[in-house]
Amino acid sequence: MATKKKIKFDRDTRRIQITQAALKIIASHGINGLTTAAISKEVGTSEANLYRHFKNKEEILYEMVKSIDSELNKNFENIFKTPGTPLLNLERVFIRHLDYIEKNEGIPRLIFSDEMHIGNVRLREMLLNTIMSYSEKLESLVKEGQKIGKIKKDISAKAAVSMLIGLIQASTMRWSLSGFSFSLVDEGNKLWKNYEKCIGVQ
Amino acid sequence: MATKKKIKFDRDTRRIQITQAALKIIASHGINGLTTAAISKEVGTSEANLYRHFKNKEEILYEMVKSIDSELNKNFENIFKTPGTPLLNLERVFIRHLDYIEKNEGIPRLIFSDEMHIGNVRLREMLLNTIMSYSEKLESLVKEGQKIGKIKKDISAKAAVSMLIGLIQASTMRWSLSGFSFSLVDEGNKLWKNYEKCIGVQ
DNA sequence: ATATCATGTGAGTAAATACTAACTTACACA
DNA sequence: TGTGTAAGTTAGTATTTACTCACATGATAT
Repeated sequence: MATKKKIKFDRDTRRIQITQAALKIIASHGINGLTTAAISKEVGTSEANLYRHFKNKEEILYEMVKSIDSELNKNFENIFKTPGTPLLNLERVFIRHLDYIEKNEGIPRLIFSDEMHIGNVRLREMLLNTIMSYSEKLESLVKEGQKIGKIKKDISAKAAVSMLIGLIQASTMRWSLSGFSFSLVDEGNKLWKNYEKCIGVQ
Repeated sequence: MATKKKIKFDRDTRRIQITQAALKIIASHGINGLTTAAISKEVGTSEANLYRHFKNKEEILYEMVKSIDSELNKNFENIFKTPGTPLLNLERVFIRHLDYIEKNEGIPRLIFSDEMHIGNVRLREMLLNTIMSYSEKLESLVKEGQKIGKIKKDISAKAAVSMLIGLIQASTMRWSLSGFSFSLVDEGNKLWKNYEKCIGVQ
């Protein structure tokens, strides 16, 4: 009787497997469905083994936020690989952001979850930080647009960015409540045209 | 030894006490802190007694959403008690909405919670419904403003409303992540001025 | 006064949860 | 080939959770 030899994965591999499994679980069962039992089952290992790679459950969430942060930054940087005006670049960020969410339904659930907003100061501050620094990047795009006279100068860059991020959040909310029943990116394209008319110089 | 006689409350009173206690708990301890133990303690009764007035915990959430719905509608209707232009009325709804959230920190936590988005179709649809019908009311205000030439005609009313609700959501998110450290209404007043410049006819 | 019924309670339960202890196995390298 | 160690497992545990049951009591109408 040939008993199957089980391969072992190294720490880094397992950590990635675990966070990816976690995101998948949140997408389908919400943050409440994110139990150590569910994660280990999804990864195909034992609960106890999770603790070989993460100190506790909180560390898993922490790692997830870190990866979201780096993904958003990557998205932002990629935009400059092809030339474009500030307004075009802003549009690209907006659409890419929606595309990223659409492909990772767990993200909005994680972002809005209790775990991020209550109790755990470290997680909360990390997320706030991510959002703030992302906003600043968008603000610099808006200011560029204002400088070259393509975006209205009499509105504050901060407000313009709040409106854009607000559009993302409002769409995502309806998208989630509707059971992911429409395409976020399609919705975003329609919204962008209107947003552009609002902040653009006529 | 005079043993205190405990008064009994009728069903309606208790249901209100319970939902209000629940909202208070969510505000301070998040939706995860909303346990039957916590609610009964806050109300000053036994856990078992909760079940005399509500079928289960889900029914409590259901009642809370109902009350949010009616509060939003009340806010909206009150706006017309003093005369005003469509644009002024839109501003009033916006600020009142923020004021309502600011006074009820539990609401955003409830709205964004797993309980509203996952599993329970009845709750999810109810909330979606609330948001949709609220949006439609705002849309009618925008359309009025467009008709009398105070709001740009070349942007869709739907998009204008998405932007406004988005502003509420984005501000609320930062407000929550910052530990409720600034005034939502103050923030709203600043944002409104910019929003007005965006959608208004110059 | 007393019967009736809604309101209230203490004690409990089964299920789920994050995490641990003690033991085992694959693998890298001397 | 043997050894140290990181990775893996099984079988737990203490706690928390929503909810129930049998019993108790206050209000109300006759």
